[in-house]
Amino acid sequence: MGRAPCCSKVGLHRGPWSVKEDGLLIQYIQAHGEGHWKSMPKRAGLLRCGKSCRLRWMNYLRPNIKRGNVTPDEEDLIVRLHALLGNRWSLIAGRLPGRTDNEIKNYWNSHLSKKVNENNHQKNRNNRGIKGPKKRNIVTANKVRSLSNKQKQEITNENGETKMTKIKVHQPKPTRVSAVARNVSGNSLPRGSCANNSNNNILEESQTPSEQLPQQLPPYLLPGSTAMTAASNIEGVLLLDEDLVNVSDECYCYDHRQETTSSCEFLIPAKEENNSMLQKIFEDYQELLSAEDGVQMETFVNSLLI
DNA sequence: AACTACTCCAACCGCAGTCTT
DNA sequence: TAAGACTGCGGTTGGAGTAGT
Repeated sequence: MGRAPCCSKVGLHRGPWSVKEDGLLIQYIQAHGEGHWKSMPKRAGLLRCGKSCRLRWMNYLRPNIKRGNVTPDEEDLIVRLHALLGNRWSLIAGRLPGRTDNEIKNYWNSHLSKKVNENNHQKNRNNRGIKGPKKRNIVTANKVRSLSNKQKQEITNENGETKMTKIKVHQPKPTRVSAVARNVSGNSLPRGSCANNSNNNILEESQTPSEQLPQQLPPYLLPGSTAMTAASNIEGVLLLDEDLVNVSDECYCYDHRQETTSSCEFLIPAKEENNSMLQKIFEDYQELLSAEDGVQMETFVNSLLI
């Protein structure tokens, strides 16, 4: 497969965008729309590569982008979606209107990962009956980055082996979810139509007609975003067993009332009784399950993880 | 006030899926 | 069918800003 020429082409601007460049990009997209990123910079009069333009637009200039002030609700949702999906930032961002994958990724790396790690360590300590903080000689990735080259050498032993221990754990690279969508007639829709699409007629590319789910699904029950959305909106019902996530991405459900866990089966509706939307999501989802005998939560969630 | 350590986030990089010819 | 082009994604980095000493 061929690769697009890299941004490092001679003569192109790099680094932070100026107000003028932003203006040119906004002006061009307002007049001609998104897409054709490759040829856009030239036509817009920008000395940038298309990739850079796309990134700037998607992450910063697009209308309706929310910036900063992540609410506790959003934070909670991010944590739960991350437990469900791992580092699939674009999927997570798709469930948080106005938030970009880059912002969520940054927020996770700078705020939430630490918080979650601390919680997990605390849980583990509690489970093992260990009291008080356990000091460990850990150099985090962030700390290392802030060191000078000399300092970095100093934490490398004489054999050139690094002594530092990164606490960051890389999950296996996820398989990309198909960006191609089709309408009920089987005609392909533009890229990006799948995510967040409010068109209820969109079906997943890989589905054969016999596998197609009932049409006119509510948006949050669309293939490709369904299980995730349903799970994320039905607060407290769906959890992932942390260890199993790392091994097999297996899905578990947790019953808050009975405090029991069982595999991939809805047990109760949302704990927030006053949240009618959450209730409705759950009802719709159950309806879907009963309508489609073969459809189980497990395959539903797994369809996102494959 | 000066220096160092650390945090945060915009931007870049490279890979991989999909489209086009 | 193959190869190039395009696009989207997640990981990583650079450097400005802030906190601590």
